[in-house]
Amino acid sequence: MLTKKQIEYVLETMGEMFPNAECELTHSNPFELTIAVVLSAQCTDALVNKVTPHLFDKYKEPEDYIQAPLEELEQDIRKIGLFRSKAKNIKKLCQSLIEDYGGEIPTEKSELVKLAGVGRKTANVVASVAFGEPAIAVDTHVERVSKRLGICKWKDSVLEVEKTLMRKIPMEEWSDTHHRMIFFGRYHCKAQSPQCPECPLLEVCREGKKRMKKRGVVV
DNA sequence: CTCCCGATAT
DNA sequence: ATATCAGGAG
Repeated sequence: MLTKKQIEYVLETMGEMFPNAECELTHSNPFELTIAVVLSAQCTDALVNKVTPHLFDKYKEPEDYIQAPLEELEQDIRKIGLFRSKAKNIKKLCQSLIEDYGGEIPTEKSELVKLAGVGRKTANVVASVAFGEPAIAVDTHVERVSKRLGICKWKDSVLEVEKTLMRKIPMEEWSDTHHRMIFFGRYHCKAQSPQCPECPLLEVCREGKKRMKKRGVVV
């Protein structure tokens, strides 16, 4: 496991690698962001961004999603995959926005998770990106990077990863850390082909050193 | 734990 | 051609 000092170094290095890391989902208000994050479940942000320009042009308010026939909404988001469940969730989500939240996205995580299609990860993204709340959304990238580096244990659940990160990282750095780890995971420490040989974190990375050894490279 | 599903990397 | 990617609901 990495020490606090090592984690500091890791975050600093990621910051140097990706100084402009931020949410990559196209959106112009909390409502659009929420829809985009719901769509992004089990799907890349890049793909979501291909669908949302048309979607946000056509559906401005919760009412617009409610009024559209389900089949039409499904077709509008079909490229995303899992489109039937997501279309249903979005309709439900908009319904409760109107009924329970005055048509606005709630700012509290505890309220966000009550919305259809919004789980812990999505709630954290919305709270953090839309409302500036300190949060670390543990998506697949954050989880993979944390585990490969040795910030947490391999068998930790997503929730345990989140708790560990919150424990080991000062709160004012949660938001930046979250985005840096996502960029690091998405563009460098990739799921299929991690760029270990060129990684500036190789010397502190548990998994990286193991992979190098496997290939007979001395690090 | 299984189902939901299309896009993209290999 | 097919393995892998990417969260939440039931």
